[in-house]
This record gives sequence, structure tokens and C-alpha cells, in this order.
Amino acid sequence: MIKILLAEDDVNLGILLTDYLNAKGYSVSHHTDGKKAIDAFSEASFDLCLLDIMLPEIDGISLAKKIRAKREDIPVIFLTAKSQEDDKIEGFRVGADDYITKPFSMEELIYRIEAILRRTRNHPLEDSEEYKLGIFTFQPLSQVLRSDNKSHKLTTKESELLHLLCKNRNEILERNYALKTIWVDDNYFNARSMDVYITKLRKYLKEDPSITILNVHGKGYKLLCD
Amino acid sequence: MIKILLAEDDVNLGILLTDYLNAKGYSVSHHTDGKKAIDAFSEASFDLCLLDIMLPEIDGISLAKKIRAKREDIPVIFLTAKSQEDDKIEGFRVGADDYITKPFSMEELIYRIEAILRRTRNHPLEDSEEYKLGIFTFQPLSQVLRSDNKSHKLTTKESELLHLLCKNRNEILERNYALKTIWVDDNYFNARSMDVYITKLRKYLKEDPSITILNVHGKGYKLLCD
DNA sequence: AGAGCTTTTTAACCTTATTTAACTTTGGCG
DNA sequence: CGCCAAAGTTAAATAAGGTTAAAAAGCTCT
Repeated sequence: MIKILLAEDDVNLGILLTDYLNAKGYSVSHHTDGKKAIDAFSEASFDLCLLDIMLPEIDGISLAKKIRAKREDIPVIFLTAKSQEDDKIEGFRVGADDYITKPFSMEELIYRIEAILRRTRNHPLEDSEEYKLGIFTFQPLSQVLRSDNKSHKLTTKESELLHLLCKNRNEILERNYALKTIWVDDNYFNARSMDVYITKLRKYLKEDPSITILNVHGKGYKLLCD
Repeated sequence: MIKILLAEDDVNLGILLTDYLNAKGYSVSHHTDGKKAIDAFSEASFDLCLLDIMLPEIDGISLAKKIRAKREDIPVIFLTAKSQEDDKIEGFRVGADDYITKPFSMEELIYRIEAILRRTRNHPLEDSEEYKLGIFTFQPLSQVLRSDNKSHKLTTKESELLHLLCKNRNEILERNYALKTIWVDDNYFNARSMDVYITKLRKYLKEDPSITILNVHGKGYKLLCD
């Protein structure tokens, strides 16, 4: 289930969007001011944020900055009125992924959401990604898992699997998805191979007991951290 | 600085695109009709053109033809509405490098722009390239790898392989691709020959430990730098 | 043409990565 | 409880890659 954080102070529009996105199969968490939105962001994991620029308490741009500070990789789409066009440059500077000007059609919004999700799911190799997992930092590009003491050079498969787990940290990484992504084909043997790699990763990560790879029986794995 | 010529008559979309591309570090010259666009093209040098199909004065297709007549090598991406999909065939016939259908996400656009720039930079007429790799500079044309201390004259194969790695630095250079490009045929023996050259290059590059040639098991090699 | 050189390929042997297999443990469910 | 399927673990077998040296193929120059 794809989770969307919506920050929109116009209650009518907010409800309309929530209903529409729900109908399209997205889970929406709707907040009417910036403060509530950032609190919600801190407490749950989202796949995408829709932020109005004009918001009470904390405006959309500041909100986006805070979100970016926490998670580099969650896409942000701004909702803006025509009269606020000047905000666009500022919005893009803080790392907006897209912009949509009110009034917009639901169809257009859904299209942009899907385009972004497609891209971030398929093309996630943002060059300088780095994940912080307790005492570890993991760089998928160089396939290195570093802790205060040691630095571990991961093999390709180890790194690919850990990368997927990180991208889905604190939520479930489905077996099928991982198998199709990393092993291309999801047959019995590849599944067993994946199990072996889970064991290897657990061995590396057991240095920090706050990090665990949890099995979700019949579904997949969850990387628990923070 | 990469310079983009944008021909788009929808002022809102034009401003949006300009802002976004500026934020991404591109310089954009935005024109709202075909005539102004071709004039601008004649007066300055651009690295890439984004052309709306429907334009006042001179339409996008004719514009592309004129651009192609002047410069064979400048990539062109067409922006088009869904209803204009038939123009695609015509567009590709005049030599479009890519096509993007409105409404599109900014993410998608940037991805296509970067993909094309990467591609056209890989097939460059400009042989005066120079790559900086940590303490090294590498000139493919003269086949020289220079560090502060030494200057290494590379053999042809060494240089070709390092060149391909450089063109794909920080992303994967696929074995097959490298073999077909440098060795023409990708059989077992050529693959082993390539391995030997990887060893040679690693030997040269080990003077700077921040530069590494990483093997991606079963897929190829990644040159890591910066 | 062939001596003396460089470059490239082939070969042999070694190391590491990944898969397969066998056996053990755990979780869900009648 | 007891069964079965799913997952955990470990070790082995296989495949891919690393390294080195020698053989073969190309040059160059007389």
C-alpha cells in the first residue's frame, strides 16, 4: 500500500483529494497545518508528500525542507495557486520533484504521482545515497557497510538486498518483489539463495542490536531501525 | 553549464520548466513561438532542445528540421499532448531523440534529459576530453594517464577500457557492452582478456585509494570516484 | 625478411561470490 | 499436540573473477 502525506489547509479540497486518492488505492494521511504534517511524517513512513505552499503554522516550503532533512529520497509535489508562481523557484531549490498549479484535474495529479513513483521505484540509483542504520552507514554505490570499528566490503548481492531493505526500512519488503528485482526470476532455488543472504546480512548487522531484519512469515522481511 | 533551448507557448508550463531546470543547474532559454526559437538557436550554442509540437509561427516539427539542418548533433526532445501522439512518427522521422507526452512529471523529464546527454556525450565528436579521477587526469585521445608524480602512456586497449569506465563512472559498465565495443566479439577468451586489463588498470590507479574499479558480479564493472 | 621491441591473448592457478544441498528450527493451523 | 510449509543455518559445489607469466601477434627499423 502506497502511503501519501497530504498537507492542505483547504478542508474541502483536502477531503476531495483524500477520497479520490483512496479510491485509486492509495492510503492518505491528511493534515491541515504544517506542524501536524511534520509530526505525522516523523511518526510514520510515507512514499510521497503532497504539500500546499500556503499552510498555517509551517508553510509548505519550510515543511519540504524539514522533510528533506529527514529523508532525502521521499518525493515531494507542491500544490500551488497561480498567484504563487514566484514560489516555484524556491520550491524547486528545496528539492521539489514536481509542481502542480491549482486548479488541477484529479487525472493530472494522479498521473504525476504515478510518474514519480514509477521513477523513484525503478530508478532509485541517486548517486550519493547513504543510509544510516544505527551505528552503521551503508553506501549502495560503493557497496560498503561501515561501522565505527570496521568497514565491510559487501558483495553485489549482499549490497543489492540490503539496498532494497533500506529503501523499504520499517516496512515490509516482499519476497517476490526482491526476488524479481535482484534475482530476476522468483523460483524455489533463488528464494533459498535469498535466505542465505539474509543470514549473511544479519551476521554483519548483529554488531548493533537495535537493527534487525525481521521475517514476516509468508510475506517477506522488514528492516527495523531507529 | 549545459544550455537548453525551450520552445513552449504555454507560458505557465514554460516558466515551470525553466524554474525547474534552473534549479537543476541547467541554463534555459525560453521562447514562446517557433520563429523566436530558431532565431535564438542561430545566435547562441545549445546542448539540447526541448520543443513543443504545437507552436505559433513555426511548428515544432519544422523547427526541429531547421535545427537539424544547422546542427546534426544537438539532441531534440519533443513535448507533446496525448492527442498529438500521431506526430510521434513524424517527429522521430525528423530525428527526435526522445518524446515526452504531457502531462509529464518533472522527474521524468529530467531523467530523459540526463539519459540523452549521457548518450550523446558517449558518442562525442569532441576528442579533446579529459577526465579527472582523484589525483589522475586521463586523456583518451593521447592515451595518457597522468598523476602528480608520474605520467603513464597507456596501450590502446588499456585506454579504451578506461575510457568506457570513465564515461560510465559511478555507474555500471556492462561486460557485454564493453566486450562488444572494444573486442567486437564477446566470447570467453575476450572476457578473460578484459579481466587482465582490469587488473592492469587497477595497478595504475592504486596510487589513489579513493579510485576503485568495483566488480559487479555477473554484470560488469563500476569505476568509483569522487 | 627478421631482430628486438611492445601489445595482446592464452593459460594456469588462485581467490571470492553465488548457488545448491542437507539438515535444523520456527510458525501456523487443524 | 503434531503436521507441514516456510525460514534459519551451515557447508559443499559451482561459477565468476583476480593475478601472473608465458605464448602469440603486431610493430618498427634496418
